[in-house]
Amino acid sequence: VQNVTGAVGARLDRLRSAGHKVTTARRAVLEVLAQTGEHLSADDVAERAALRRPGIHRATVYRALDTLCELGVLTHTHVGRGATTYHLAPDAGCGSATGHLHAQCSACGRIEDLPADVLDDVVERLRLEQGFRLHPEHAALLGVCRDCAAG
Amino acid sequence: VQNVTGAVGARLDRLRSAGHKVTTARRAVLEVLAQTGEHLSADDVAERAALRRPGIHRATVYRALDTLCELGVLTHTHVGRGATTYHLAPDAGCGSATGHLHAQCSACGRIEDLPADVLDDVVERLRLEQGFRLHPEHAALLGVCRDCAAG
DNA sequence: ATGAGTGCAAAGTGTTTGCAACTAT
DNA sequence: ATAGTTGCAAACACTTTGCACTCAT
Repeated sequence: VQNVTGAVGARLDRLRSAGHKVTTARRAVLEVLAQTGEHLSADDVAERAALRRPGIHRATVYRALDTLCELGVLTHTHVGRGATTYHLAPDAGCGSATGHLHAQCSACGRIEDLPADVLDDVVERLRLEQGFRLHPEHAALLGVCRDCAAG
Repeated sequence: VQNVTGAVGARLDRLRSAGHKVTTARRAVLEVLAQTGEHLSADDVAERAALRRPGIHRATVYRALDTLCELGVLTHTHVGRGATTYHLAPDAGCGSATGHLHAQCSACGRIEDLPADVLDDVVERLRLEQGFRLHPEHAALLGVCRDCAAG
């Protein structure tokens, strides 16, 4: 799939130009994330990356995710209960990934995407009233999803 | 301090009337939380409870916190990075604790209280648009606090 | 007396780290 | 050549659990 290749390539370039090495481990991690629409934990990524690059170590995946996040080509979201999830950063240059917020259902654990703008007013208010720079994508909100509320 | 005693007493009553036993461990946990204005992790609580009831075990504190949360006399908040924090539930009957949301600074780790109403509009919007019942107190938001942004 | 609660030790997640061997540049 | 990366094993922080014993009721 061309989109995927492009998204990965652009991000690998960014790695290289930041003075990092392009390794098969990092490539595998990026490919995994470029190919899924899901929210993957580091362990999920490790598992899938191992299909492409047998023998890849969990610690390596954690380190790769870390580096890629620092470079801004990936983002991570902390979810209340459970592991941090990773995705491609919604980088203008690379396309493919779209910005959004996350909400987790405390009942079933599923993570839902929310429109990117739902917290815009809150960001503004906190900035003005408390001088707090809110990063609303960085932590998942918690609640109960429609299905669990109904069921 | 009378407020503290009252808040603890009312909550112990609730334990009893729910068919649970009132133990020194549970009393100690409630006292610790009634006495502080801070956001305490289970370990913090355990440490302080040990001053009142030497020998109290961490696992017991975790279990006590769990039970008390289920009864609704305590609440807990998941913070992106680090341990869950606990506080007295802002129960009308007991006074003393006030409802509020939490935001954590990703730089210094400190947790700030936010006005309880900052997410009211968001709660409403998500309920209407996605059928998602948001519990905004249940997860801390992340961002950078005024001090860290300035410094 | 009896079942809920406790202490303990052990395991279970999710994540990080020190170090020696390796590899992309 | 050499600095950045990797694998491994071990440790880490936070939390849960199985079991025998104890205590509030």
